Amino acid sequence: MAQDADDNWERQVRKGWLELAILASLWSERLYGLDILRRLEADSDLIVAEGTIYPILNRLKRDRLVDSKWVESQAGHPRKYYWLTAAGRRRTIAMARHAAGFLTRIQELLAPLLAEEE
Amino acid sequence: MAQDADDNWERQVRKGWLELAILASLWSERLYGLDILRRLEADSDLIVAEGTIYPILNRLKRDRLVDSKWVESQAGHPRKYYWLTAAGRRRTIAMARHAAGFLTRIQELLAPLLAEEE
DNA sequence: GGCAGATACATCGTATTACATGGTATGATG
DNA sequence: CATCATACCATGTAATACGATGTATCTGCC
Repeated sequence: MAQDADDNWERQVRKGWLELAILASLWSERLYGLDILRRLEADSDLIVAEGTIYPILNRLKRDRLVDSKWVESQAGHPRKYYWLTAAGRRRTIAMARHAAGFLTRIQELLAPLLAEEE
Repeated sequence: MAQDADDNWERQVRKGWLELAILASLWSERLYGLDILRRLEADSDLIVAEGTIYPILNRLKRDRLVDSKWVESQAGHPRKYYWLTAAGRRRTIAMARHAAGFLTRIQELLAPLLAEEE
């Protein structure tokens, strides 16, 4: 019960950030679905499920923030590569700015509390 | 439509953090419901609706992380004051640690992106 | 004493979300 | 052909924040 609550909290904290995390991971290169998951986990310790990322990618494409193309792979199985559109780059910057402000506020909120224990 | 998406994004970013924000605001003093809203807005620019905070406070009380007591006010209208229990303090620290780690990861993800523009 | 207004707490309904689960399609391997 | 791994996708569920609305209490005013 308490464990459930802990798990639930950790899940809730990540909600809403995945869209930005995915956009940010596409900032400097084209990637395909599963590759985005691996980058996020390797670079940022953000573990994302497959059932999570594809709906988000489809939503981003529907909103014209990313575009995609099927690419045949010599290692078998075609892959769908995604990249940011011009609108996507503008939006990513706007979201990042807003997010950075929010992060700072939360950190200030937590700072006195974390300073108390060592 | 684009404005809706922007508003929606900003809303989504905040989701899940309110529970921690409320606990953190009770770290050093007892407060009643509306007072918590005012503190969060004044100190952290976090605007929280009344319809949001009371369900969260009830949930926190149900989980024994906070306790509460009705107090008669000389300025009229009784108030329900909340404070952290021992379990609540432990949980707040655990959540703050976890959150701080997450914040750092997101900031690292956004750093190269934000550095590019000036 | 009655009545408006402010304060404070509470509840209900809705839209949105992440994610687990299961499924489909492709190509390599023996 | 059968099997296995890779990659993508669709459906259903539980949980969330929040707008709208309602209720109770006390003050101030005439």
